Amino acid sequence: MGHPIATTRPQLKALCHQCSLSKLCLPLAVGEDDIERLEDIIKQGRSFSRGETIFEQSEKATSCFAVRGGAIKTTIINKSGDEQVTGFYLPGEIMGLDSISGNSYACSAYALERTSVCELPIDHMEVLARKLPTLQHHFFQLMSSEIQSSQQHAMLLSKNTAEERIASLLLSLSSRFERRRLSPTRFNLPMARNDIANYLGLAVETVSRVMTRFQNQGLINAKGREVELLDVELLQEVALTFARCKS
Amino acid sequence: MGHPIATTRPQLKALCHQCSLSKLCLPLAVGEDDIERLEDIIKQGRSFSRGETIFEQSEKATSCFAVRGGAIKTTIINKSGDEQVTGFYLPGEIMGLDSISGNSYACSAYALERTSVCELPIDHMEVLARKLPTLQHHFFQLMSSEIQSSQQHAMLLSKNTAEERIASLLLSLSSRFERRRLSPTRFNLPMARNDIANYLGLAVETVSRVMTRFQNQGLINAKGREVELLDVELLQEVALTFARCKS
DNA sequence: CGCAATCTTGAACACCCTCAAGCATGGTGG
DNA sequence: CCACCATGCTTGAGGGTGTTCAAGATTGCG
Repeated sequence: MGHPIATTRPQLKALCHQCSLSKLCLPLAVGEDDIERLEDIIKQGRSFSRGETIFEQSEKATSCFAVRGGAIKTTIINKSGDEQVTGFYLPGEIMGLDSISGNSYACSAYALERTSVCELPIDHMEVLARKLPTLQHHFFQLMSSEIQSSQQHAMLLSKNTAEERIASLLLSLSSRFERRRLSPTRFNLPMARNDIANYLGLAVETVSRVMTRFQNQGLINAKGREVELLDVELLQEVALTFARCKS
Repeated sequence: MGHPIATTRPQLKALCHQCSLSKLCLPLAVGEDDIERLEDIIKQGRSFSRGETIFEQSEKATSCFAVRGGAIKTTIINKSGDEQVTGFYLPGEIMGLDSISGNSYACSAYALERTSVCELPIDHMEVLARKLPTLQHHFFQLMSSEIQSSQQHAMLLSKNTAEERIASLLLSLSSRFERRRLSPTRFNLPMARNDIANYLGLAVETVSRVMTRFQNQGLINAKGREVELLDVELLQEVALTFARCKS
């Protein structure tokens, strides 16, 4: 209900050059001189509280979004009516690249906690990309890696056991926290068990069971959404399939 | 062994304007006037026989490929060493968009039958895309839909039963044959059961069993790689989950 | 013709799901 | 402030779908 776009604050011009995430979000994409032209286009300052909708599937797609703070999940509703979580997006990451084709958003996006984003209007970005070769290149790169990670995810779902999937997710989150200079071994999960289960193609109960199993094996320390990775090496082993060694 | 690029024929300049697939491959992307500039860049005429490698994972990525004839499978080798089929590509489709980021090919590509492709050098395409807005736009669209289809595939793998997965694949192939004005109900599978199983995250035996089950239910008629879809409507029902109705 | 690869079929087992119930957590209102 | 309820998380038991292992049938190709 209501335009998800028209929220609290007026649309501030972005301040990419002083954003702490600029190195993650648009690394090297734009030279010092051109960054102003980028800032003219990007709208900053949208903020969403937990559970709020950022955009909804099949609504007209106008923008991609860069996550500034918080966390986002994207979901698809398939024809048989059930929801599939297709991704989690953390600060510095760009979301909505799947929606450039076809005019309407290919997925819905929800804030998992208090979240702020920068809005990248697609048509303006395309125009600018033509003028700034490095920006165009960067966009191609971003989209290409989005394809890759989506394929990796498909692979995870098709070949791996519950333990492998969960270990992989924990490690992925870990390295994404590390990129932001946060602790790679101690963090809060931004999403519910339910979302994890859905994203990994498992039942909630299975996620729960595996988490406690990991805990009993001394791999992690988890209480609710707080997680501490105790043995990253072993977790990596688990993620790489030969989890045959049951202690 | 040897450069997969350096094959039989010398590199002919492409003749997109008289290619029967141009409407699928680069629809509306380029105006009449500009198509020459595209033809200057695209190299045509590479041909591969069954089983040959078009490119290999982690080899330096130079080009995307448009399939002219035949069929291609792409695979990823993951860290634990086993192979995952990530996609099948038929004439009119473009392959290798996942390899634009990171310099090296993200997957390997193999000809499933006698196959010919047009080569799209990535760097040249980027330059041209800057000059031709519609081409840039088209590339963004292509990559975006690649993300989408890859997500759809992940969804298929995470939520659906063996029957649903196989029905989906058959229907996907069917509609892709139809686009090319071939029979949507009667065609040859370009890939082995093994590839299907791998692509769908199943065991070969399961694929076999489901195919014969479909046959017994009068949904299809299959003998080896020859397939005839007898009841497309029902197949669609099966693909959409409520396959509870066992006759 | 014969071998190799591919495909099919069968039986037993494993993994994960479903169903069901109990347990924590947190926000709300009395 | 605490009781209360809703929501989310955990734990247990049983059953189903697909895998694995094994063997046989079919196809294709030298």
